[in-house]
Amino acid sequence: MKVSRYLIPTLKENPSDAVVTSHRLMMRAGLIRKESAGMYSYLPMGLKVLRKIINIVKEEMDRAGALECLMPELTNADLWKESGRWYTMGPEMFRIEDRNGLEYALGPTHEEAFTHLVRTVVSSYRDLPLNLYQINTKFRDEIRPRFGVIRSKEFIMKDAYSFDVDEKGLDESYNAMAKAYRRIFERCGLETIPVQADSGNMGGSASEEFMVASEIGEEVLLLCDSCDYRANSEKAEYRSITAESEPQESLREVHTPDIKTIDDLVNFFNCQPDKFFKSIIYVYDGKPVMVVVPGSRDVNEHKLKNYLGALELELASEEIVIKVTGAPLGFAGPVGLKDLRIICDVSIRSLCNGVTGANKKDYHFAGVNPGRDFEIKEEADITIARSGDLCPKCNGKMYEKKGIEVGHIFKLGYKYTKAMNVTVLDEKGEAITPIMGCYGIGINRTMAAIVEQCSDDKGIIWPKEVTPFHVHLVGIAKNDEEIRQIEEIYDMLIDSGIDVLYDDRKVSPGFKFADADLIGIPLRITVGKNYFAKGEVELKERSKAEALSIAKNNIVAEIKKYYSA
RNA sequence: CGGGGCGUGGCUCAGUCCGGCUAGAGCGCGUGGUUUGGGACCAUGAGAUCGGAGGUUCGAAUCCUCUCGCCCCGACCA
Repeated sequence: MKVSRYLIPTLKENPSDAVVTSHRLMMRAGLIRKESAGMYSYLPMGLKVLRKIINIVKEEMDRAGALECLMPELTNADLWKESGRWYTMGPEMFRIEDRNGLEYALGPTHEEAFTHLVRTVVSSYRDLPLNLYQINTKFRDEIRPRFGVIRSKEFIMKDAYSFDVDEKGLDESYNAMAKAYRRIFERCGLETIPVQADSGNMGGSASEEFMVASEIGEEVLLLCDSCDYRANSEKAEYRSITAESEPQESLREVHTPDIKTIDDLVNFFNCQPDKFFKSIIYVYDGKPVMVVVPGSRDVNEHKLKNYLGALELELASEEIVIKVTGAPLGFAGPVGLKDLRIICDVSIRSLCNGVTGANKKDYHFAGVNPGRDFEIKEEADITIARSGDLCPKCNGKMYEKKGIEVGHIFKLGYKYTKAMNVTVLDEKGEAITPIMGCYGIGINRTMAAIVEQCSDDKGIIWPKEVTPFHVHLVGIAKNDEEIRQIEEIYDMLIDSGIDVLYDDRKVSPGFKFADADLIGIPLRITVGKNYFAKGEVELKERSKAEALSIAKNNIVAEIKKYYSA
């Protein structure tokens, strides 16, 4: 491909609305253009990369035995009503009506669609296992699109759904995907960190997220420094430290006018935040519940939701807080509350002589001791782990890292097959419900993550398997005869089956080199004065500083060597 | 949704506070010429309803009101 006939609108300056590396470089290298917030066009070279990623995903999915399908983007509301998600999905689902008033959703995910498909085509255990996937556009009305292509309203996703007769089968399907994912990301040139993740309220037993470590990541990971424990903060457990015991003080009421927050309390009582029984009222599935955690800790709503087995969980409004505690916000506590379900974090038991709200405006209790002053009826790990916490596996220290989630696999269970009434007959002729797994990869986001991870201050450095072209041929010619000689090399490369981008523009060499660095094709061949004088071309790897002088006859072999290594 | 910021040739920005003449610069683009191994140079040229609507004024990119779009932070831990 000749640059003069291609479309690579590179930008010398950073676009003003691109703030992260991948977004900036993808814009500047002429791969994408923004159409609107959270919506991007892919230009020819950007599309080429996207397709390479897609092909890797396809090859590995196929190798793992999954079958590609293509589902409609427009999904009938009835399907969503059947699973209940029409009502629980909320505003992130784009909903539309046709001219007759029939309701549809622009698919944000396709569990229902695939479950429905399977139910119409599968009837015997002999038809299973089945793992169906597609690579298709998803629509989500994101609360806030950001970071270019990393969080957008419209994106391409590979989503796969496995159906097995039993849990053992699901284990196999799941493990096959876990393996395929590792191969996919490795081939994409990405270093991913597989972490344990929360599988939501699907009743799923296993879930793994594939994260790319990055400062701009929107997920927080906890990694152990001495073993292989790594988990999403939504899921991460930690070993709580038992507080030192001290002689029990007596319970006393303290006047705390307008002292509501933990910070206020720390100042007022002049002690550590962990001396406070932070008491928070939530509403789960319409019912109020109080959770009690150490003052310095945050409630992990995912853990709490899982513990409660709740479909919905939200902080209680002030109204409800007043109703169940008798006091305005800021003065709730477990002491003396009889009719409210109270869940204590596992670390509460060992806190002594603490402080908590007195359920009375402007009053707190001090000298509070669990067991004596309030009963611990329910105990669970419901707080967010953080840097410095002890690893639940080995007692090592954990540290935090931010990551971009590029893939997620998890055991779904029976949620959809049950809700949508999918059955097959087993060997005995009895109806059984298949069990599902679900496996996603964000394609655009994977591309952004690659750029995020594989770039320097000059531009992108594409990994071998996803580079838009194999070689960037830079010609520096002073006359027609020299152009002819460069084109000889260009033709030779094409004839050897090498995908070459030939910069034939009439611009200065520096301009071409700068563009080549920006675009990031891993190999660059420069044909200029050394070739016309000595028959030598320059071969340079984008990732290295020094170049190699080689003869024309060795070019093809060198390129093939690079790509087969 | 709450807070903050920004909309001026294709791109990056100045001008706006304190209203005043044909709205500027750099980059990019067209033409002619000189250049050619790390974003060349000279000459010349095209290109802007100053996001949109309404208002104030003799006069609005600039002031006021409304509106649209975009970016960033946050989104309830008492």
